[in-house]
Amino acid sequence: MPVHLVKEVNGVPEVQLPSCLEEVDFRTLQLGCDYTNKFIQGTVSLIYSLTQLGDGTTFLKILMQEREKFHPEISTIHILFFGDLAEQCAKIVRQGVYVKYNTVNSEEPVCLSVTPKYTYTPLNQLKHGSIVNVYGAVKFFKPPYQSRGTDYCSVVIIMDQSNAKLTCMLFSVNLDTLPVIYKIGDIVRFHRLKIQQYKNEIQGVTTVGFSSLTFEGTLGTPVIPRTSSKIYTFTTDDQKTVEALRIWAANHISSSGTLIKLSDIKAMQYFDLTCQLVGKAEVDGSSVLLKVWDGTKPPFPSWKVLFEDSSFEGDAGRVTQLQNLTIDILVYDNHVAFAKSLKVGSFLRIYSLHTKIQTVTPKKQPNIPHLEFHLHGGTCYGRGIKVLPENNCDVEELKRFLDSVDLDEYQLSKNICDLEFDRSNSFSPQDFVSPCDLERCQQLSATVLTDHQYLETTPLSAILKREAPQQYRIRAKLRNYEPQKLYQSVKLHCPQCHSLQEVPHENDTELVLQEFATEHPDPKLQNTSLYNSEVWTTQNQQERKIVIHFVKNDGILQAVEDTLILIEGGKLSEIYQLSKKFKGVIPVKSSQEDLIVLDLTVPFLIQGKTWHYGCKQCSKLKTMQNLSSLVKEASWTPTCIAQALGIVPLQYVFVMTFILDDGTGTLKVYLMDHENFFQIPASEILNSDDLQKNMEMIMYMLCPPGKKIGEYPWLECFIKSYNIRNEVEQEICYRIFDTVIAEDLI
DNA sequence: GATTAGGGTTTG
Repeated sequence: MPVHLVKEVNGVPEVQLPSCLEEVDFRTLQLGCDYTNKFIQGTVSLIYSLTQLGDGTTFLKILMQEREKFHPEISTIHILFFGDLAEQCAKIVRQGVYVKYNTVNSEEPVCLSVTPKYTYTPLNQLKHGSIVNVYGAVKFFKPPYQSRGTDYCSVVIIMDQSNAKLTCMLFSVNLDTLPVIYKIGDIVRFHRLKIQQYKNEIQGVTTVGFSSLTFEGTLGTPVIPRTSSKIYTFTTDDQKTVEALRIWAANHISSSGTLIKLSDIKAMQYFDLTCQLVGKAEVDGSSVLLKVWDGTKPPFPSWKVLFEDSSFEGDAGRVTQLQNLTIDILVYDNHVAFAKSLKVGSFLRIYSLHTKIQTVTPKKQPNIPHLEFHLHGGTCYGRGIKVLPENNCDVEELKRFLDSVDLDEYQLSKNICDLEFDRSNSFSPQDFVSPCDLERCQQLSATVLTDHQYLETTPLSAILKREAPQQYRIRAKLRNYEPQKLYQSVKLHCPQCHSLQEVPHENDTELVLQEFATEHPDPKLQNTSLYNSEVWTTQNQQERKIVIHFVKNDGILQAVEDTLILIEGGKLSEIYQLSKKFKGVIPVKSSQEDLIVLDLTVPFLIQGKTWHYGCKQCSKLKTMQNLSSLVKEASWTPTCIAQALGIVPLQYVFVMTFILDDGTGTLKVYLMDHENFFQIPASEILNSDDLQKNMEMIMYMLCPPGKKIGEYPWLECFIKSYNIRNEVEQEICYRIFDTVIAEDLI
């Protein structure tokens, strides 16, 4: 027998190697030497196909890589097998197999192939050009999808205890060989991953013989590998590695916010939904409708997508039974084919599902907000669908939950069960008032008091008769409010002189910036102890010059995201782009002594999406070198920056008037709120569609159009009365305070 | 044998 297979368990051969054998390392091998009774060991990194030489002798060539622990550099040798030995070795030797090989010059050479013993490289020690085995916790993944080439593709980013990240590009003609990842935090083991360089970073790529195991990342669940491979090694060491990674991932990889129940969704967002498919229908060539549920009721009814009855697949009775709990998802483009193949009743996870609230509905349909659900085309953000197996721990939990749902609770009325399953009726007003909604409207307040709960409720009629100043607790309904266009309610308020002003329009800001852009930056004011400066010249724009001053922290430049920059001559769009990358941007201009802020009609600081303005009347401007007082703490908060620059910052506030009615009388009440009342920061709403939609939704709940005032929710509020004296007369005004919108409405 | 894609900019 020329070939001898020795099984090895946890590094100990079951058959003892002959004691006469002596190990030699690769680099001591020399031509012409006798290596009888010597052996080498290493990992098979490549196997060529078994072929025949011209004389008919069978021939096998393999590439063997020395164990890295002995030599930091990788050294490989070719090993050539002939005849029977070649044939037998071809059967035994697999890539990644760890081989002890009794070297040449023996009449009956012995190839001792032991069961694979894999070494795993920590992710911070990967070397460009090597083929490695790695473990990692999934930080991001794209479920496998058909690439434009010949293969399926899955992008997986993993991390391990070294805190290093590795982006892996996994390709395979066979879907089964790609890792079966269900969610962030899952643990993967990759064998034979090639490490290569791309854009100054290393990445892992599948190579011949790639294989993977995936484990549930949830602590305490059984460690069972998900794999299509019938043969794989899994030792107690592997078990320990997975368990250690689970603990690490639980503390270092956040998956919160992605897995959300339908009852928790907020207007306009992306999330991963675990659900059961109740029905599906082809809508048109580029989209498929999926009707799904997760046992919870969304805060607003789902839109109802129209489709041909003939294209519907599912149990119509079941759909009717669950109609208040199911949502309609439109699935587009590259996801369509897979969506069509889904079986009704199966459990799905839909990644990066987009929901948005629509308050404007098509003609002839009641103007009632509803939620749209889209799975857009493409694979950005891991968009896609995966079928979860019945034994998946999340599915098991979902099944238990679905079984426990009391469907009667969600029925509109007894009559609804008698209604025909009518899909042509896209909206019906009853859909939107379930008994529990009504109850809530009638019993509870849509607002919550944050203090003074000892006060008793005073009727509005009584308040109207009294002198100011006073404080009252009231219970009333919102009959009307102004402005109706909510963005018009955002103003700038000076806490010092109490003036209110409009938020400058973008176009005006752009004009002011353009005016200053024509001024010349002073080279004398560049590169000081406070900042390093760079001059950029724009192309094709009459060589416009932009100077960026990077503020240092104690003489040292910080990471981009921690750095405050000063900009001379930037356009609005450029400042906007820079504000996304840097900690903050201050538009400045050169003056005689130092850089100074521009006119206060433009923001003195842009941080992310928030534009900070200063009060023209109250500010006493100081120059940029005054920022050096903040440098040591690097406390680039708007308040600190404003203070250092002598600016009194303006506060963004919602200013609205509410007409409140409690049946005894009506009262005009002002709301001036920074972020407490709506739990939405006034400073961010102008730059956020999501927040605007959220606020629209809240106002819709408080003052639902098309309903009688009896159906409006009650608001419990604190108000204070105060006197306003103008030239002619004295007037009593009222203002809401210490009141917030109830959390379940937000 | 190379290609595929290479997260971060989602939107019917």
